[in-house]
Amino acid sequence: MTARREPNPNSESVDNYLKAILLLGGPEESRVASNSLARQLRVAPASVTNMLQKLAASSPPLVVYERHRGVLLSSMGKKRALEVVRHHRLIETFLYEVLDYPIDEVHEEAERLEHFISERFEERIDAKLGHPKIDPHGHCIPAMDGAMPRQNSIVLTDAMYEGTYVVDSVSDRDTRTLRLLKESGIAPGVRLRVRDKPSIMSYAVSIGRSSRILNLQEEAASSIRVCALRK
Amino acid sequence: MTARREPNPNSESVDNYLKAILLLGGPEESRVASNSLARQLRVAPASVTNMLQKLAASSPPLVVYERHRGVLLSSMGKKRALEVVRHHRLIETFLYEVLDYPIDEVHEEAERLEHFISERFEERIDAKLGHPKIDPHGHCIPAMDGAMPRQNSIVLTDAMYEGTYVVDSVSDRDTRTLRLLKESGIAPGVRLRVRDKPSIMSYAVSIGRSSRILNLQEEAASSIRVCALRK
DNA sequence: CGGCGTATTTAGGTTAACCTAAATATTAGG
DNA sequence: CCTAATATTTAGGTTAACCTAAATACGCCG
Repeated sequence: MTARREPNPNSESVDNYLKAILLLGGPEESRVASNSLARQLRVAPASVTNMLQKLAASSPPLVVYERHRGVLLSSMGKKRALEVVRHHRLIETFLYEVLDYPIDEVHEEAERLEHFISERFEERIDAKLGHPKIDPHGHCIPAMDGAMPRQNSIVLTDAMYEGTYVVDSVSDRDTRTLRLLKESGIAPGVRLRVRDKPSIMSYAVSIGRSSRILNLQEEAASSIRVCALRK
Repeated sequence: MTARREPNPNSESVDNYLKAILLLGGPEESRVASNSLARQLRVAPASVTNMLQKLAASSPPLVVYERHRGVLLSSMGKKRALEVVRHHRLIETFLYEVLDYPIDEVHEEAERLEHFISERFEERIDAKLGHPKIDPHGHCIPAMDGAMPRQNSIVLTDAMYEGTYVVDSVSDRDTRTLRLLKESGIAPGVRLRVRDKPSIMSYAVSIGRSSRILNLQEEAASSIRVCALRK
């Protein structure tokens, strides 16, 4: 008779897989390939296959998975993924607003803590912050029931035409880029005028009311989402 | 050529062993037996032996260990253990003071989070709380350099004689006891008069200025530390 | 001082999450 | 429609932290 401790379905690793599937599936929640998961999670493709088989076999299943055809979140998986995203974004907001973290340090800390806070902790920081709807990067915070308003912003690199936009959000993936954007004064809510596209990898913009022209590299531009300013 | 990821010496498990050795070694930092570690950590004795061998073999060694003769913390091990205790107690204070946790819920949350917060997080909550010296249970918070004042309180069950005391601290190990003490109004700083010892397992005390007599069971009394009130 | 009970260690096994290398399935181009 | 490139899976191995059962050391008591 083997002791058989209940396998822990709430592990950090499982959370990260679910979060990655949510992210890569995009708003249409399309199938996600093992390969892109492997890249996202910096893990060997074989490890992904293994984990997906486990997630699909658990009860209740956390993903829907057919070999060679990619993976989808089940309703349970989606629920958990959104919970983790909610944790992440609440923690980021908390670190920024209450603990005065610099904007470029909140992501890393939240990435660790998101897996370990209790429901009570979540509820308390949510209350303390006045039930915020967006985090300091401009990303919306899923409601407790998982509801999340549809996103109508576009990535700056897709804003082909010259024109005026408002920054909706910035990606929190890369600390260096985040620091650059902070120094340039680019943050959610800031007005951004696209002036020119001097080269294939570069975008000329001006920020706020300033007439100074700033050259954004592909890397930076692709981490900014904007909404067209209808005037 | 095996990939050989650097073995992680900062794991949750290692932290817990170090913390347990610190606790069980007491103020004299005496040798700790595998068996008592096993009981404290709710783990099989064989697992303890294994871990101690690993901790002693790591570089720098975290413990000093000779088989059959118990274990001591090395200076590195003690440093880390105190760091974890500092984390734990700062987090408890933070949950209590800033997030309005009920006193009996802070321990469990701190027990999880203590392993995962960064130096920055530690520094920020410490600052936010005004560099507190004691946590909400009355336990002192080790300084950043590990310094911790010597404890001169005694356990209530050792306060043989009738007399007046001031509550120094309460143990946070058992949630139920903690709730009981809260309801009785027993908290650090409260005056406590020992009236009588009606039976081997029971202590009659009165609390604050009240003349009402309360009967504390062994369980509760042993979780209270007091200082004699010199008058 | 020798034996016995307890404490401790050794030996061998499990599980989760990763890995590499080899096998196989899918898809896209000629 | 077949093949080559790519994506995915299978097979087999590693590590950390646990486990049980069996062997061994310690220390106390008669």
